[in-house]
Amino acid sequence: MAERTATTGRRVTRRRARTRADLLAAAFTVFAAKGFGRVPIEEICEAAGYSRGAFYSNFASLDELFFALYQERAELIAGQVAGALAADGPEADLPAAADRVAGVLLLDRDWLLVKTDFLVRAARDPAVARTLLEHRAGLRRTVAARLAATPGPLPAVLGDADGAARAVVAAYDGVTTQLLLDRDVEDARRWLGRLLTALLTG
Amino acid sequence: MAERTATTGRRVTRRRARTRADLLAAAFTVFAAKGFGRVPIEEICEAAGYSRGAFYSNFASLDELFFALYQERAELIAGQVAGALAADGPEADLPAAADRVAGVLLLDRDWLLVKTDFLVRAARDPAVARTLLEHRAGLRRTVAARLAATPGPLPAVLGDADGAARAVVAAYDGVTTQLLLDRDVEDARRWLGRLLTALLTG
DNA sequence: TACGTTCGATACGGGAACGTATCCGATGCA
DNA sequence: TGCATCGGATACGTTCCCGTATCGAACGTA
Repeated sequence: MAERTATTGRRVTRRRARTRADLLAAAFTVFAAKGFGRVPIEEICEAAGYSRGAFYSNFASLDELFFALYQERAELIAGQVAGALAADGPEADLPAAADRVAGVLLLDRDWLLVKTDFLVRAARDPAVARTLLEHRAGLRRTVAARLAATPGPLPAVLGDADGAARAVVAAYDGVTTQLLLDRDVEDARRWLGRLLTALLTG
Repeated sequence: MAERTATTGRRVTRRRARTRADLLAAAFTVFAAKGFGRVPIEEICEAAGYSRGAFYSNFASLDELFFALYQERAELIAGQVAGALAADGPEADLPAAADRVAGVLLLDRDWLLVKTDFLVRAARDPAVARTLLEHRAGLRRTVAARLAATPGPLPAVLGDADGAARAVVAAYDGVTTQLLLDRDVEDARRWLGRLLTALLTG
């Protein structure tokens, strides 16, 4: 064992990898519950069952952990979305695929909360914003590809498939905002469906 | 002079009202720049030209100030939106009215930032969420009334005028999210227009 | 103008969280 | 199994920020 990090060339034991993963997992829960910026480092360590020493051994700051956490989860979600969209052949009906994607994106409230925290941060820091924009661009491309593979014309107002994909993302963002407030997942799914049909079958 | 507060019955001098207003104004700028939760009380006081004593004389906590700030601005915005929607007769074209509303809602980046901070807070605190939901309900009613007064049918998927209003709000929220990241106001206005026509002329 | 009240500045003590330095047990390799 | 290295715990000093208590000046009123 003992792989080496690309940057430092330091050996990374399994123990270390486990600790890092534990800290990230604990941080996810704690951030979701309290919000980034209201969480002292020690609280994450407690939740993970480690001391602050372990934290500083793995991360330089809370910011760094938060960033790593977002990246990790964002990639996870991106994969799930791609899977949900590709599950059936491109000829199958869009509503079913949209419903599966909604299941992935709307059901995990903790992720919505963390993602919104990240948005707030990105809104004030262009470097962070770039990361989030890239992630969103990836999702948009996935959606656009699926839309392009679907028979039937798209509304002219939205432009090409990429434009339509952008509209889809906007609808998702809009529904998410309301969901964060009223916590009514079923209502959110229902409305996302309505918005999408209104947008795409115009 | 010397009006009295409803709660304490204490006299409120002009000086006090001015101080309070100054603190709120300074807080708005500072919160927008740094984000709530990253701002020590002292920083707001400095920006307003007062000491911490003035702050504690007017507010019990940062939370209280933040809450008051949101209420104040939200009412301001609500009034502006109502004005923008009512500026012409109900028979005039919707796109123009929508454009005026977009001007009110999308142009003030500082407000978008503070509002998003408030959303993050509300997402974790039902009591705060209620306030935000009420504010949104007010806006939705305003929009619904305008839509109901407009000739022409609405898309059946969205239901009645209130349903359509909800779709409008969702579109606005979606566009806002993107705007916070790319800071492209013109693009946001363009897309909001496209989304609204796609939604309402389905 | 004089007096009582209110407002905001200043000074103080306390607590929370930070980041570092050091040490010991765990781990991986020969 | 023995050894060198690594990882995490503990202890420490520091910094930052909070909230309160006190005091003088500003204000409104009579």
